[in-house]
Amino acid sequence: MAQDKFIGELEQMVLLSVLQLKAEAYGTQIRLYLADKVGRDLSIGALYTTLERLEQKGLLTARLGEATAERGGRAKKYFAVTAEGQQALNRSKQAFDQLWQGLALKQAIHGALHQDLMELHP
Amino acid sequence: MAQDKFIGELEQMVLLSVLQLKAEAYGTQIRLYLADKVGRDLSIGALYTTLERLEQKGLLTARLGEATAERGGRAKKYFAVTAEGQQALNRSKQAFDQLWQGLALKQAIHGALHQDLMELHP
DNA sequence: AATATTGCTCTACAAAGTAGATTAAATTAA
DNA sequence: TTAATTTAATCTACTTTGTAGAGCAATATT
Repeated sequence: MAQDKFIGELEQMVLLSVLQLKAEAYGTQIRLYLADKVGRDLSIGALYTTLERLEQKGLLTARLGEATAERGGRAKKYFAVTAEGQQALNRSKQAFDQLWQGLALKQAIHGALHQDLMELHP
Repeated sequence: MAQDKFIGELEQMVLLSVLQLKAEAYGTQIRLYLADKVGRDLSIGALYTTLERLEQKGLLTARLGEATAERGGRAKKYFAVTAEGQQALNRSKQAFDQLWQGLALKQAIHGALHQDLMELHP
């Protein structure tokens, strides 16, 4: 690895989903969450390989759910973000916040202007 | 491609650098910019392959600098972000803003608390 | 036992990220 | 006027991330 400092774009999204889902962070929920929140439709394989790799890197931990749940089906695998995972996220966020500096506003203005123009010339 | 909706993490950074550098957006400057601003040290190859791919995807355009500049060395290749490129960036930003909702604050509080504790127990 | 349900594992491939030696084009020094 | 020097881009080969979906496992229901 070159930098060991930045993580992939999907990896970031998965980590954030796990944080958001807290106690309910397991495969199917994560998949639904990303689809609902940001329209990111992951295949089952795409999700689980990413989870697995995050675990290997020490950015996530996993534990199997209680074997005897009041429902059919296999046990859930719950994930949690480690301190390292949190740090990796923070670094990425800081970097992007920095890189967006001064651009977000322009974008907002541009958007607003565009809307105004559309109202004038629909 | 699965989604055609999200771009890579480095791709985002490079696009943002090009926006920030405006008229001075060419290889060496982009490389310096990312190193200075966010500590991302790219090898030459890493940068140029990314630029090339972004161009192929239509997210960047390139033009060769004037052949006769007042200096030694080869002509610069200047890059600019296309409308598509801007859109791709916006989509990514929206997604991450959404995913960070509610977490950034906690993080800030945690950070502040940590600092306070350090002041109490240095 | 057979079936339904839920959720994870596995295999294989495509796209993005990485490295650095090499080449190119111009300027300056010998 | 050829040999350094400088600046910057191309090329090749490889690693890591992202992607897909069929298949398997474990439990509950009939």
